[in-house]
Amino acid sequence: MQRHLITSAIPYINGIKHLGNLVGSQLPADLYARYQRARGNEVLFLCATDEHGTPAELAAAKAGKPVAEYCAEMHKIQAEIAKGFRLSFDHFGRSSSPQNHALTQHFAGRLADADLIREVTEKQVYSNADGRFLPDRYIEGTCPNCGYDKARGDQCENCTKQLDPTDLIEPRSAVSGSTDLEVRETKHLYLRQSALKDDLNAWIDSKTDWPLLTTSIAKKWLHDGDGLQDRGITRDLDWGIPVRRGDADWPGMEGKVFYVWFDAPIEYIACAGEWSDAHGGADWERWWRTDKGADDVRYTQFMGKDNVPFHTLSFPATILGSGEPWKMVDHLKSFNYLNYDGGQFSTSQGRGVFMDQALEILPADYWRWWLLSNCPETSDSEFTWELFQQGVNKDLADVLGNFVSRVTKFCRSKFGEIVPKGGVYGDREETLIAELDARLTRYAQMMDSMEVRKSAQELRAIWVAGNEYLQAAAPWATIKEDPETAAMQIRLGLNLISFYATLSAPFIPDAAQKMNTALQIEKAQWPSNASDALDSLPAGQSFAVPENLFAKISDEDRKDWQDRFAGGRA
RNA sequence: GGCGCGGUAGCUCAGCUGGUUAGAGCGCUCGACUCAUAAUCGAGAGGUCGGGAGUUCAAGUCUCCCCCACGCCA
Repeated sequence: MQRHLITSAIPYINGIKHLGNLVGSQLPADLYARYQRARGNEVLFLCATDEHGTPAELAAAKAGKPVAEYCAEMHKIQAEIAKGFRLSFDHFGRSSSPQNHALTQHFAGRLADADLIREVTEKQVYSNADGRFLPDRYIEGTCPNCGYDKARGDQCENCTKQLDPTDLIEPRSAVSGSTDLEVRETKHLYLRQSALKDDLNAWIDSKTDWPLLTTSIAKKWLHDGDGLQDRGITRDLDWGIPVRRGDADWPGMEGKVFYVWFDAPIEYIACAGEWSDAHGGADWERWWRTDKGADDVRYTQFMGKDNVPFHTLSFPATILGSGEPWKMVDHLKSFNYLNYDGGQFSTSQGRGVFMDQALEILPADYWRWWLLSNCPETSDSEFTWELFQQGVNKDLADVLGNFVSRVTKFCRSKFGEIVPKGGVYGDREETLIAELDARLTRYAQMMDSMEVRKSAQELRAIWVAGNEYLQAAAPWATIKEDPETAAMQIRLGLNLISFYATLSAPFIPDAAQKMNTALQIEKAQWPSNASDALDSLPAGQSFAVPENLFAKISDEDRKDWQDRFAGGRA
């Protein structure tokens, strides 16, 4: 039995994510986790919310709530929606957890001990009215270049000129609008990533099976310009993990917190601790410490391409620098972007379909199937309502749903709701079994290697094979001359439904459950071969004709949704 | 401006280290069937692989130049 540690990039706390976010990490991660469990492997699948940083503070302020309260509420909402999409996390944690506080401080202490942290004094704008330092982009003012009055401290959006906050004319706080600003000196910690450049390079070179997208991004950051830069890992904020050196105070760093990008990936580890605490103290270190049983774990991360640098460089630098035997990622599966109707999905502009809205319209399986079978694997891909409608109607309703319908209903009318006895497999059945064996093997290969689209393609072909068989065998004609053979044919059809349920479950868990329930299958076993799988339903066992598994999306619905989601989010 | 990823049938996309008539699904046309969610099955039409030059016995697949779209960065 293999052991799989699987993590999805952790979604930021300040709102509900859109379908592009979903298909870029959580959904494919769930597909893989469900598949590995179905194969009988031991899986720990973790995800969490990423809760620290200025955007969370501002979102909380906008909602008129203390940031801790806001984050707790949003975490609950995101967890609820994840459940709605059937994301099967073993634990959905929080980067603000006590476990992550302790672990982040621990890592910082280890890095300091290894002389991989240096202190840097820099100048930063302080807002007296807000009582806080302001990140550059939260300072607004008039652009000295073009006169635009909403230029930000890092850049003018109007003329795109790169700015320093002190360049702005009449600078003001974007948080409160106050002009009572001053420049103060402040001290920050930098992680000396540059010192780890060779180690990181060697580590990445050892990953020959990573997607081109992943390694090319990592290499670029590693070698571009002056090479890998040291990175500030602290901020002057209230909301975050207080800077401490392990268990000890860090003189001169009082009142500061770690930068969100330092503590967020550490939450992957801390989350296992949260999982353990939530499950009666299960041993989590056997998943994360190679000196405590994790040496046989295969660790796979899923994320969008924008997260790749942090996962290939910053986080590994933290782990390597600690000098401790933490499990490092084995395979890193990254995704491109899903576009919405010719443009980008955008959280800030409310463009596209958001996870809560999607579930209001249709059940999870519809989205899971379409998003996974069209996921942006090798290049950006496109969501349009026409493509979505076509894909769902054809694959789910016409090919799979209708297959289940025609087999069960034909059986009910000719033999009753019982798996019919009699007849033996002939050439046509053997041919089908041979085809399904080949496809089953290929499907497993594709799923093992996380080739999501190709897996979906293969699964679809497996569904189609059932319709081809039925069309050729024509039990509705056979039964007139040879009822025994017709019984065998329809029994095979029923077995195919069970076969489909098992293979399809990682993609469409709810529909798979309905199929199994209809056939009175309690616990599905992953088929070792098609021959046995298609001979597994005991003749004489009763079943129930299920409701249609999938309704078609009508043109009216499609147009309706097209209009409804054309503008920004209400 | 620099860098990155792409530009393959009407649409969405496959095509590893160059090798017979360039593939899939959808859509479209025609035919078959009638058990089923007017579903299914079969057949067919559709591409000078963004443009140009080069390397090679042989290039969608390598090299160079150009054009276009998108993304990131300064």
